[in-house]
Amino acid sequence: MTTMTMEPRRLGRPRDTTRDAEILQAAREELAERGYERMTMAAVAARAGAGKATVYRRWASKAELVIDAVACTADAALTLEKVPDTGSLSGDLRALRALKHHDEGVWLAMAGLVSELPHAPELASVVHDRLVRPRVGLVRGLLERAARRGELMPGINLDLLATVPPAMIAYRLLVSGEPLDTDFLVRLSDEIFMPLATGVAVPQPVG
Amino acid sequence: MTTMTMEPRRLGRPRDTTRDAEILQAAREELAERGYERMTMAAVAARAGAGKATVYRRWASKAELVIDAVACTADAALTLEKVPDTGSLSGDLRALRALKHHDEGVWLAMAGLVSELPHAPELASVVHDRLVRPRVGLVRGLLERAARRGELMPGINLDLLATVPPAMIAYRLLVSGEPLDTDFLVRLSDEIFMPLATGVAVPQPVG
DNA sequence: GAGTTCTGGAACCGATAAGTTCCGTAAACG
DNA sequence: CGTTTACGGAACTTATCGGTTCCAGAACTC
Repeated sequence: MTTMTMEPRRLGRPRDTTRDAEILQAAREELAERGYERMTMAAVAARAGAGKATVYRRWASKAELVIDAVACTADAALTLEKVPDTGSLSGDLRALRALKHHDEGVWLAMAGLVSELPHAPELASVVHDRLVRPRVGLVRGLLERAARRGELMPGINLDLLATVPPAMIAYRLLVSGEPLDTDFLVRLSDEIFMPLATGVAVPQPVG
Repeated sequence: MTTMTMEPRRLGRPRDTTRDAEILQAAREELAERGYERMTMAAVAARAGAGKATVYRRWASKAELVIDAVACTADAALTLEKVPDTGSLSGDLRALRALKHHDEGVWLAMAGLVSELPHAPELASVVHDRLVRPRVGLVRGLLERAARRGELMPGINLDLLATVPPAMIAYRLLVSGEPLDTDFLVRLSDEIFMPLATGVAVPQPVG
């Protein structure tokens, strides 16, 4: 961090700091709708009801704006604390699903960034730290809860297992293009994740 | 298909049909290296040792060239027949891994297209039919082999299960950016896919 | 009020790339 | 041969977009 110098009360009209968040939000929306390359600074400014000059006074380039827009997504992020401890892994997953609808937009923004990641290391780093890792970490946190309860199959590797739900969700949204409906999320839990974590095959529903 | 009229032997120098495949191959390579938006027609032509006019005489636009380039990837695709029936699912997966190194480029091309899919339905359809479905279908074919041998847990849903390996591979290459090394592929088989398919937890390696 | 900085909006600049045209040459026809 | 079409290569047109600059007005300090 920089040294905490109190700003010496600049001259002239003060910058309207409320615009920052509105511009970042507009950037995220344009990003999710159009992707990095198709998103234009003019469209971001227009969506925020701002002029391009106002945007460029805050961020030096499109790349920096996008990096910041991604970096500031954290406020809306799910954290482990927000998922109640229901006493069982399957219960926790059900609780997580109930909160999950806040999350789809993040993966849509991901879709617009995937093609960019190999060519923009700094962006890749931010995406990884703020979008990917928190989601894998959340799953891992639930697994560790379950481990403390003794629900997990002994000797299982949590790192690989924790990537399974994010991978399945990303695949569905980015590659196969299908919606993230409840049916899919339930089956992801019941048929894939729970059996892997506990080593116990869940009885299949009778047709 | 169009009516099979024999071409009435056009006047002038005949078109060099060997250039078609070379241009498509150049397009695939540029696509994998740069992604859809960064790929330029000039670069494709140069890589194929051709002029832009030669490219545009064959394809009316960049979009059509890319669609065709993806559609013609099938020749190099793995098919179920190429994976020997080793008598067990885990053996088949080992055999598949031995062939797999032909396949990474396809997912890299995917990475360059992901951001484009929501805005180009025709491209999305071709990508789905030629890249995604064959790979899911291959896994599904191996599962059906295993089912005939009685290796599978009864009542399991093959459709969802068959998407797990493609999803994990896509996630690793597109999202997390890690390499598709042997260690990962082995653990994907042993710790994720086999337990899910057979319902039998594989003993973990002793540390 | 004078001076300064911010605001949205619009005009502007420069680069990049899709797509077209033209060149000189090569390869087919009659 | 002459005509026609394809070839690689380069010049060209056109449109878009990142980024800058200017404007008239607003909001602040002194």
